[in-house]
Amino acid sequence: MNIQDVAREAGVSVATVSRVINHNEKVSTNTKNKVLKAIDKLQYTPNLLGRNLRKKRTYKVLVLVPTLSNEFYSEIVRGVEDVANEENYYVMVCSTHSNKEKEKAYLNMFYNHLIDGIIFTAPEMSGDAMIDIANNYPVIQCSEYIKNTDVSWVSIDNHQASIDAIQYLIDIGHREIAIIGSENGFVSSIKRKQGYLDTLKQNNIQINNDYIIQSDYEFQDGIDGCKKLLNLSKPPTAIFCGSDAIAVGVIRQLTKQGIVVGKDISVIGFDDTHLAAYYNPPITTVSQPRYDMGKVAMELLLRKINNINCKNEYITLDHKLTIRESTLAK
Amino acid sequence: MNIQDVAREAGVSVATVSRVINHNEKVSTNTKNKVLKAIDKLQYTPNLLGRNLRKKRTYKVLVLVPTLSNEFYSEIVRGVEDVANEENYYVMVCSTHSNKEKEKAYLNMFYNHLIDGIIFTAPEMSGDAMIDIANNYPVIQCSEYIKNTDVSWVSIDNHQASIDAIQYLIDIGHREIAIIGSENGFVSSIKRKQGYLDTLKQNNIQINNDYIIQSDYEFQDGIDGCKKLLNLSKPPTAIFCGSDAIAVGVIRQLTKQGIVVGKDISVIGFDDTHLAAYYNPPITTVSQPRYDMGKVAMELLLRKINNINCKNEYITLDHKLTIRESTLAK
DNA sequence: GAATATGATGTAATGGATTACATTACCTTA
DNA sequence: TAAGGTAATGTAATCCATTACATCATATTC
Repeated sequence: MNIQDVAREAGVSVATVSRVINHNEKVSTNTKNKVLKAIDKLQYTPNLLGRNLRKKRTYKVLVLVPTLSNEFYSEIVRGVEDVANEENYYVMVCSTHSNKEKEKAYLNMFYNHLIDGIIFTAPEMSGDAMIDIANNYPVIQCSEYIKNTDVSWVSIDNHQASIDAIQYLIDIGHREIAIIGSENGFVSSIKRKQGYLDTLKQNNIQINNDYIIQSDYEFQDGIDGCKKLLNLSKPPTAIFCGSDAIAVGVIRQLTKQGIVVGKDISVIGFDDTHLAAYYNPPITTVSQPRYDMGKVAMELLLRKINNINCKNEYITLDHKLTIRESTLAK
Repeated sequence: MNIQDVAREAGVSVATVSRVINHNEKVSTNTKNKVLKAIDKLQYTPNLLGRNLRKKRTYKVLVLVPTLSNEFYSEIVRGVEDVANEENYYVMVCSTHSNKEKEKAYLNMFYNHLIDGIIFTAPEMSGDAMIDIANNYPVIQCSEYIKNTDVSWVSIDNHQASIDAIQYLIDIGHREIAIIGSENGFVSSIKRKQGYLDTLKQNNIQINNDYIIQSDYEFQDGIDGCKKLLNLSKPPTAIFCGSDAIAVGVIRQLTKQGIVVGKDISVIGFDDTHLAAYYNPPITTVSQPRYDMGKVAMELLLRKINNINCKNEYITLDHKLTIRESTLAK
């Protein structure tokens, strides 16, 4: 059942039916009613494959996330969806599993005309590859982005966020402060490490390289990192973690070894997921405006889709330190 | 740049190019090479909108989840993806936010020829609506399903899983056992409640309606439910929760009130997400074979897609009780 | 060597919608 | 009333790939 059938039923041409469906051009009330009646009678719904082929638009965008099971990304997606639905766009969420090859495979959707744009939340490709894609297709980076690459992004000021967290730890009396989750390939981790270093220097605290643990952002990284720190002759009194998951791993390990978090030691997470709020003890963390980041990213993407030559934008949204029970004055 | 251009470049007809791309029919080696060379030179990738329109297939399936931020669903999706990719299908994950209207909106993708099938992980619609959809389009239910509805599903035996959990609690010495997360609309909750009731009866334990807390599967439900239970004149000594999130809420609340989980009281969760493994204390929980559920669901769906009249199947996979520190002998 | 089968390739219809352009009917205006 | 404008609608091209059917050349069989 197609537009022809509707045209026949209504006794008009397909062009007229199309005009009614897309309610853009003038159609007399009488004809319009005939068409609407036919559509209703036949329970017609347009085949969007036909429409999309002709319009060279798919009204679909892809959001690439490293993993679906992290609330951090799902909130970004919610923001994207809310803007997208407003404009009749479908949102496809796909996971790269932090795998370069998988990410690359999804780029085929551009070449195959299956999507109109992509929002990357944690791009794996090289800067050159990103620039190349961005030159040919509408893309936006959201949260993580590739450094020194002139492709639109939406994020927070990770450097300042780190400064805020470390300064807070110093203010409540800590001087032996460790950081877990630095230099894992994400810009965020590099900027946070820099903020950590800058704040210690600012406060005349000697930098101890044993306190700087390079790792990913997962639970197990927290456990492993924590073990390393506890094996030091002089373990830190505070640990700043690159994600809430790391913080959870850290606290789990500390508790296992009989160390009371929020009393013997302070721990700070990052992202403010439910995990942080409901953990035992609740975790002090840096809140990111994830929903808004998603919204803004989709707005930028829509602009790019509608005019591919529009200029790149770099947008920084506000973060905030949310203090809970995992940190306490020494 | 399209198939015409390739045909021109290679000096053959579009039919031949199509044959080479789809490598099904016989093409001479010589011609094939000419075409492949042209494809390579022009960097041609087929426009799948054209192909899909002609083939009346989209090679896309939708997985509808209530929320993206639950690892339970993301593991199912991983199983679906692994099977789907094998067969060159794209997987779209979309969240209904447990909203009937949103779910309904996604059904339009069938009418609009944008997808070939749907896997529901927590259907919101009525049984009649589900039957109607299933009669016209390929759909599978995975994990949650609508009761008394003859539409294929993949799940675990929730009744038996509940029996296993409760019997374990009784075996380690508990008799005052509460359940949080019953009758929230999901079949799973109803079956688990029944398993709970049956096991108590089986062990000659009087049923106390105050111990049965109806709720959703979220963190806050655990907190609220726990508060109710603690207000009773005789609070339970063990709590069986419908999800790990509930268990987390419960443990958080117990800890807040100074009750030591695993010593003063036992708590069991459901699903075996990372949450359970990494929580403080680690949570005893019922493991579901989420990844396999996803795989099987996609296999069933592919069968339906390839032959719409194939019969419905109801597949039960094995669960298992994973014992951790949140439960201890009384 | 004629008849037939087979392999390789081309031509044109097809899927379903949008839309440039054409046509018709009617209305204004000088 | 002729010329020109406009509103409403239709015709046919178009988007891109697949595929039924047609054609031709070569191989096989009797």
